[in-house]
Amino acid sequence: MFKVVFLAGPTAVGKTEYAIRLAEDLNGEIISADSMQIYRYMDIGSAKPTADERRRVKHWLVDEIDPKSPFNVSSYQQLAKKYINDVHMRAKLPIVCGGTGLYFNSLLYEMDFAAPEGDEGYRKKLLEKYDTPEKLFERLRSLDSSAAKEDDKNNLKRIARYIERLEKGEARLAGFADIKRKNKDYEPLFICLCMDRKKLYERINRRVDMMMAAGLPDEVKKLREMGFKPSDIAMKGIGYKELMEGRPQDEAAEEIKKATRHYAKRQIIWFRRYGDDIKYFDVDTDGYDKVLAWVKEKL
RNA sequence: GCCCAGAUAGCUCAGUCGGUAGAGCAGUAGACUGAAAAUUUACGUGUGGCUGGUUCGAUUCCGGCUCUGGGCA
Repeated sequence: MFKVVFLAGPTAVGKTEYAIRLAEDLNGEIISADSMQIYRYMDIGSAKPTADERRRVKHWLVDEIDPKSPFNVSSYQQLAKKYINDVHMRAKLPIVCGGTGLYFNSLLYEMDFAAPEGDEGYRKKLLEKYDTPEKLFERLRSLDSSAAKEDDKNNLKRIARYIERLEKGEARLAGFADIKRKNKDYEPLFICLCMDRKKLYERINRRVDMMMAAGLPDEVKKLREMGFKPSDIAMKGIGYKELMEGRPQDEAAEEIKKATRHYAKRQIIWFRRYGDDIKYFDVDTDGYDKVLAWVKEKL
């Protein structure tokens, strides 16, 4: 069991900068927990650390996957665990930094992705067989009533996946009762950066304008020329999907701002679930020095 | 100056044959085990522009005023 810094927070709050400074001050390396920065060619829209920043501190899991190749939490978990161990073995401090909540879960908890891998064809057939949300939901209830939660009644994607797992042999779905079984490999120093909501939303709006000015439309154009289509999963990323649709730039920019604000809000809500396991720092009222001091104290 | 249309939730608008009003978006709170920047659940009271009149009762009908579009001069 060794110490690992986990640095979370909503998009645009300033995680990248804090992570880099921590890595410099504490002899660390950064393992990204970001589902978009992991893809190559998607630089501006995913707000990747700059080449200069990556020269200052070694980053893992940034720019590592081709947007064409399939990637998911399970793959992330494998790779991230490997890198965390590598960094630790070299006597450096692993700093996991990003905004993808599920990826954090895959490291913080004993999430087991062993058995049935997702089979899109299988799920498609389920959706044909149970062709209304009600029927699909009923099927899930008959297999595992505790898994059939009201919040998911119209969440076809998720219900289909749950049914798939149950039909393929899982007696009941893990993850409802025992998701809180903590991973014993690491002792997490879990930080969440926060900021006044209004300020964050304004920051997001400004950042989107900067991305547009920095050439996001061209980046998307290149991706299209490389053969990527709106249906590709990596192209569902905010900023990419809106521009892939080919709408006027100013209109797309507004949509991107809105989607990013919604995303930030979902992240904030996600991180709340960790309760007392997470230490909050307000970037405006606390600042970097308090974060550094807190980590030093815990190390 | 005249004519027409409009003025209702933060925004765009609907509706009420007269019984004080509801959608979408925005916003807020949640859910979350192979797409997760994904997917999904819940939450809607506002001086109905102002002011007179008719009426048991007006946001609704009538008059005046103000403002905003558009047209004519």
